[in-house]
Amino acid sequence: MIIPDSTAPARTAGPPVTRFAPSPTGDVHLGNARTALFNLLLARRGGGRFLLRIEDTDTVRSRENYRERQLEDLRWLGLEWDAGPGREDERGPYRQSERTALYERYFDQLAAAGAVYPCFCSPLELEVSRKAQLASGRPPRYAGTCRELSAEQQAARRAQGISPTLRFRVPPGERVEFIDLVRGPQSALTDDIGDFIVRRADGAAAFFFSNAVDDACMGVTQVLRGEDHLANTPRQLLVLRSLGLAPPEYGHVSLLLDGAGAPLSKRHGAASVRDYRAQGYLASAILNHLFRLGHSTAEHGLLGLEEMARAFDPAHLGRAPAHFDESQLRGWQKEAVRHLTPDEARRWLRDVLPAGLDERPASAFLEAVLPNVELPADARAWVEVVFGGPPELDTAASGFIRDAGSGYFAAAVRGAEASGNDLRAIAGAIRTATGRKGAALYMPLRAALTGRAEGPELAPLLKAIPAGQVRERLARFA
RNA sequence: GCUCCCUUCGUCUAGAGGCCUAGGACAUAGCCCUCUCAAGGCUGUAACACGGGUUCGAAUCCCGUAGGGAGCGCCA
Repeated sequence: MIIPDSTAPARTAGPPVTRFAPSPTGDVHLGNARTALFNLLLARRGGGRFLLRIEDTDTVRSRENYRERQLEDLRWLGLEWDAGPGREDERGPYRQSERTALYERYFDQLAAAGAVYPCFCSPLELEVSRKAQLASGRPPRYAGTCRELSAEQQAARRAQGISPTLRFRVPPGERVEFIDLVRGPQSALTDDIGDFIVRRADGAAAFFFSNAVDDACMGVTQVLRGEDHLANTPRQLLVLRSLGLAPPEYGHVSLLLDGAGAPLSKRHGAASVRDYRAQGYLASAILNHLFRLGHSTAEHGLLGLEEMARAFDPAHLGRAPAHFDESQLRGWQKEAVRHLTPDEARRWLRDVLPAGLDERPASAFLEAVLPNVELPADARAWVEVVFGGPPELDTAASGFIRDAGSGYFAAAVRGAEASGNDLRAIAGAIRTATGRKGAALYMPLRAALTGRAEGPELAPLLKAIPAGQVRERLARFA
């Protein structure tokens, strides 16, 4: 028997409904963020809705504070959901821990159809069985111990106080087929799938079940998710079919790898959105990099969410795993910093700007320095140079100053006193006194003012340095 | 172990049998611009994992090999 192509029906006629469904067991990492982004984009480009659903059925691992952190990270990225936590609607609630009544109804329905059966096997028994199968070179699958238990046998086990799990009875000898949004036609044999648990002993719904049921009940039309779900999709299709629910279209994007080729999701710490945020990376830099990871587009510059939505094309999702590349991220970061408005820049750097700095000097500073800043740490160094005392000279700077001589700086001081912080005036005074031009004219100035041989353009930099400081820095070499 | 997925420049990718002398972006190198750095402009280096087929013709189709990944959980 063949399960009809799940992509054909009229369900796809309306606007798309997509979702991101994290479980609150850790911080959002780059792989998750990309999945969320793709789903949001898919919805937006079709004028549809993007849902956020919290998959917190595992009460042991789920943590309230992770949930809050995840919401915060998503919001920080700008990935706002149309419905979900804090934005409930008639399809909710959007936390699986609050959907148990709904699950119960569907469990009953499955039971009535004979599609599930109680399983009394203990975790230990199951593990032993798995190991034995593996050892003898067979795939580890549920042995079917409780599959054909009689009512009496079931009653006996219950009498022993064993609370059973609920297993889905996978029909033998079928081929499950579906069309993957990114990988094309897929098929699997049900004989390769063991009976799986849809309800745990504690009564909680298991992933294969709750995830699929919720997608169907929430009207989700397309699911873009990690490739790790590809091989399990047939189970969800089976569950949905037994329930008479329409499955969404599934598309499986490849996993994100780190530079060493290891899956990002298996790493800890460094790959989380929070960490990059803490380092000072901008949301738009991260988004733009993720947008191109495993996805190709003709658009080249820094894109906003709207533009990404227009340019997003699921047909251009790659099948091969993509490597997250820090140097690419830095490239986007550079772009993102250049696109910052003055207000955004000030907010971005509020922790490194001197406390209580007025708006005018702050603007002057940012205008001068921002083109040379990638991360807040870079700006911090320039804060020192601009607002600190006379800077220490590095060797290159000392060389320029020695070469210029005291007459040069005497002229510079005169120029500064006459004009304030005007580069043209200062340079003019020096030129008149020394006849210097080009690098010979400007580099000693830069060296005396900043202590180094490279940095932002001098004219705006001069405007940013307090006037008294300019004279003082020049005068010490006169 | 079994099943499934994947493999084009350093990285992300375009490519659906002739348009490929394999294109673009980022990174990188050189030059120009320039007070330096950055930006910008120009130019360059750089890839179809391997082996067999099929075909007049293959990056594109088939088979195999190698390598990577996933799934087979009372995790999601």
